[in-house]
Amino acid sequence: MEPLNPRIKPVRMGRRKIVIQRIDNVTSRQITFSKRRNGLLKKARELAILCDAEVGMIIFSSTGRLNEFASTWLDSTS
Amino acid sequence: MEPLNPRIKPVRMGRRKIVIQRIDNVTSRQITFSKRRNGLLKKARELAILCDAEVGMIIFSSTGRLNEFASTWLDSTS
DNA sequence: ACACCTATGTATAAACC
DNA sequence: TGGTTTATACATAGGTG
Repeated sequence: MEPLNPRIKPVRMGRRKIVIQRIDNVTSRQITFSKRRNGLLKKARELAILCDAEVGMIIFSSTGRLNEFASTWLDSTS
Repeated sequence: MEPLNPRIKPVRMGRRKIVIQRIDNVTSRQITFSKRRNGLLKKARELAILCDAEVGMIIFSSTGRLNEFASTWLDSTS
């Protein structure tokens, strides 16, 4: 490792372990919500395709915004 | 690597990359369904707790079996 | 609020029990 | 059918732009 020199940028911290409990900081909570919602929807899609299952999901964010996903039979676009 | 000797157990394959498409083999599909359904439900719970969100999910397996999850307001046990 | 980055934790495909 | 193990792929926290 290089010696700590204040003129040199600090190294990235990388990921930290978290505990599953409500995130108090509003900004962090919204960021985490956005990321994890996308991950959850992706996994729902994968489950539906891989396993030929029907999956429906509705998510209300803490601000009241609605997100939904349906693999097939509730999908009005099909 | 060791040479292939039939008297020696083959090494574990570990995980392989998969393509997201319907799993044809019924047994594999059911095993994958069981594992991924559990993973999906866990992530739904985490999202609800971490981000103070409301999440509802229903899953029908290809054999018609129903699984459901609701973080709060549809939960008759609360 | 969104996209990208990367170190690190988590999910999971195969195999075996 | 469900649990365990292990190697590897994937998700993601924290940071930056």
